[in-house]
Amino acid sequence: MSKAEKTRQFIIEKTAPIFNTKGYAGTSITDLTEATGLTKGSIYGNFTNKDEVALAAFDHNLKCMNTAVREQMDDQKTAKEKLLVYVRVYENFLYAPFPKGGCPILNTSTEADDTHPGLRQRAADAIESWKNLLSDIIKRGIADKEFKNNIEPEHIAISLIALIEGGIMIGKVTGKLHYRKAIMESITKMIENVGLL
Amino acid sequence: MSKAEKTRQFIIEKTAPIFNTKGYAGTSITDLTEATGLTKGSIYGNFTNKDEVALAAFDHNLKCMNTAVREQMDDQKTAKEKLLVYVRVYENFLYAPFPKGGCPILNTSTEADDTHPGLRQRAADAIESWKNLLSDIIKRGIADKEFKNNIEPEHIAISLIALIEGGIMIGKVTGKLHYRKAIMESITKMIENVGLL
DNA sequence: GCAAAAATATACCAAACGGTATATTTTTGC
DNA sequence: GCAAAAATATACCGTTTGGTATATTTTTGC
Repeated sequence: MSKAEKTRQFIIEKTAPIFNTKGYAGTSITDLTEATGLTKGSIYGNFTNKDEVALAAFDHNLKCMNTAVREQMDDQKTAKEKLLVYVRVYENFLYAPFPKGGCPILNTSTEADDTHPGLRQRAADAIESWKNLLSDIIKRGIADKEFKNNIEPEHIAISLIALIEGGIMIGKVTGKLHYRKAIMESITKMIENVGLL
Repeated sequence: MSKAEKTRQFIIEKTAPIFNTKGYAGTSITDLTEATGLTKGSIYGNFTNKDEVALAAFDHNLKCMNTAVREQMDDQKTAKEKLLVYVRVYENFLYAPFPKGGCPILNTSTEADDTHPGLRQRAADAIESWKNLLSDIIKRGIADKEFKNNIEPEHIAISLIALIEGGIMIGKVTGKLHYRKAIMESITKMIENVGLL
């Protein structure tokens, strides 16, 4: 790992939380230099422009989030238990290693959908692969006779994501713990309903 | 209605869609003058600063959205039918009179939760009163023996909102019709499950 | 219709914006 | 350890930012 590669990674790690809290439009180059302690020259020596930093930051935040989930998911054996990992992770999503600023998919989607095609695509792709991950878990659950077979894995997967993301949004903006708790209960129920043979 | 009041309303109506698509940080005063055809002097003669326009724009977008829902809701008689109005409205949320840029609660929540206390509070209040509206409908449904009475109206209400908002986010950023359709199906199911006596 | 008041336009401000050219320092490979 | 190359810092660019002071126009109440 060369010096430049290390610096690039350093910039990404230091600025990713800023992009995730203040958004793309709300983050200035000065924010980046202050967060890193580096100068503009150093930032622009490692990235061609603000866009490239933002895209790399999104990727980093997404990876960070996925790591948090997959780590716990690998510990689970049944499909149902794997799905329920999201309840635990998102119930405590304010704590590390969840990205500061909340879910980057949610934040990036709502800011970029009408304004920034590059970021919009990244967020859309993230949802797509998340849906595929959940679909595969549900399909395996069906194959293992854990779930009934008259369900549509993709429908349940995308609805679960909607419920989780909506829950994060509501929990964060209202700050009300019992809202998040109520929604997490609904997620649990939705998962348990899949399991009803 | 004085000339100033008319101009103020005119500014709000013309700029509300911009704040809802580009966000608070992404919208400049020049955007406002271009959208209205007015000058800075006129904008600042009717509002003290950008914040005040943004707050008024949010209120307007929210009202616009609520009007769209309540109009259709008044036509319905049963609690279940009233809840199902959301499925119809949000299934077609790309069309008028839904605010351009999507759900202002979703957009404002995700941008403002960490950055703009005034807008954050507005979004949180909107969710609170939306939850109360749904709660009341569900409670009336219970009183009318339409719904079973061993349910928690507030839990269902807030979860419905989460599912709707998550659905809007996913539908808009991915642009995939079948995703929105699948989620709307889940909302329908959630509402119908409330009704199971 | 006319003066006072209110609303709007013009012209300007300092600060911050994203970005770049160049100078200086620090890695790198030999 | 030394020169070439790469990485970082400095100093600057024109533009845009949110906001204001003041001039001009337009409403308003009589």
